[in-house]
Amino acid sequence: MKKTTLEEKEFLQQYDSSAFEKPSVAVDVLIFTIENDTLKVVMVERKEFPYKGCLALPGVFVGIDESLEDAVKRGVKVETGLTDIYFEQLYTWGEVKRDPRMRIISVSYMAMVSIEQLRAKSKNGNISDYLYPVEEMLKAENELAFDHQQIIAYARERIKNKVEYSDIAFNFMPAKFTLPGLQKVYEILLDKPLYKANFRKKISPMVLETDESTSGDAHRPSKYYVKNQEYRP
Amino acid sequence: MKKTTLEEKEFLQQYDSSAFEKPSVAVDVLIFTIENDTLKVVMVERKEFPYKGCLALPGVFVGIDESLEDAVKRGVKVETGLTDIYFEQLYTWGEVKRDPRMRIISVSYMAMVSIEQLRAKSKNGNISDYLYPVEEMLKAENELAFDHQQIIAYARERIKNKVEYSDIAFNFMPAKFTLPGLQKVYEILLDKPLYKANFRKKISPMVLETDESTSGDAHRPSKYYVKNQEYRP
DNA sequence: CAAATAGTGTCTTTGAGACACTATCGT
DNA sequence: ACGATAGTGTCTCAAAGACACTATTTG
Repeated sequence: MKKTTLEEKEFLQQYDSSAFEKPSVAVDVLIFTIENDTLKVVMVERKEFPYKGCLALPGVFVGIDESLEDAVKRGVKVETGLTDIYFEQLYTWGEVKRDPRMRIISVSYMAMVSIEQLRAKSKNGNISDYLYPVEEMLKAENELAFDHQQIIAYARERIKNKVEYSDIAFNFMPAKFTLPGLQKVYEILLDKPLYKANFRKKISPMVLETDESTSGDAHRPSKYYVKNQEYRP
Repeated sequence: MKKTTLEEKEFLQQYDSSAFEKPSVAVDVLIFTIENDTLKVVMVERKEFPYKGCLALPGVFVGIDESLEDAVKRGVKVETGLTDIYFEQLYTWGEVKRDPRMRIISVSYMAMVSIEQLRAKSKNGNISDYLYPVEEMLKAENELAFDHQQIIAYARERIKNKVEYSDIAFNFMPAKFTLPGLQKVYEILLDKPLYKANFRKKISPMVLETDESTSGDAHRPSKYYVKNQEYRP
């Protein structure tokens, strides 16, 4: 890793003399998106023991010279091809038996991305094949790998909370969007209907009107908006 | 750790054949209390390289057969003698160079405890010697070990936020307390003065009146209250 | 003009904030 | 009685919630 001084060496000898075995550290990533008015998460089917055939969150081991965030970026890139997407740390899971093979401590991260971005980058293989409805994944009868159901449940709650007081919902939107579209996303994330007028009052400082509108629909056109980058929650 | 099946063995050989070196995992604990109307945190002076002489958060390495929470309990017990105190996970710090000696990923936890509890258990050695004012620790000119100033700053923000919508403030209180006393704690945690009448309206569902009062003071006595265990935030 | 969705005006309810008042102790 | 702190009543104001109305498109 780096050059070693004398004092350091003492410590390292003392510590590394493997009186202890070290746990492994992985990052598990929950890549959320909204497809067909449904909140979905990227999952992969396990091909090996344990939980063979079960769905699991994508994860990677953290390299010795790699930060947690770099590991997340690597994982996201491998899974989706995307490079610059929003993510945040969720929670660190450290029960001893969470993986039956060996001791693995998992630092979980939530990523959020629009379905448009996700589709644009997934060249070979349809990304939709890896998208699973979150509410399905949370059903008790659905056996997921490891403690991943618990992790998804935790993330689902965090999303519900943060949508209320932050602007994370915008991560699910394309650059230009309509307010009815944005409202629908809020409703999906919060899992409850909202009043149009109240919703618009609340999010008005977060958005900027453009001069474009929808067209072709058999009803009044809807203005396109972009996110107001000035806005701070 | 456990008996190993054939399939597992393959995985373990593959993974453990130390193509990779593993990071170490530690938990760092922020033990908060309020002493003399000041928010304080338990810190220890480092006796060795690196950051020799600097203050550091107490931490322990996570054992291979020890959950993160068990490691926290062990750390808290060593540092304070206390066993059943409130704590919650804060954040996991994984920058590669955060410790110059070696790669250490630190899972930080916040613990909160009343000064009365802290004093009761600390038999040998005065616990006050390890209590440092949080606001002092956050001053730019104060050099703390590793990224511990950043961790404290993060925790300080989290406390400010959570005090508003949870009941964490009660962890700093003894079993019986007065409302003026509780208000003072809220004011310290939020770092701003509160209106008496409004404060009482807000916390009234969280507390239960007892039939005891303060006495001996040259002013109207104050009722003692206990926490309402029914209350859910 | 009918159906459908976009968009606005406004009344009600709720809770935070501010402040003034009353209550009860010791001296 | 007075100083000091405990405890309460109530007005104001801003935000959330509920609902009714108007606006603009296509067929």
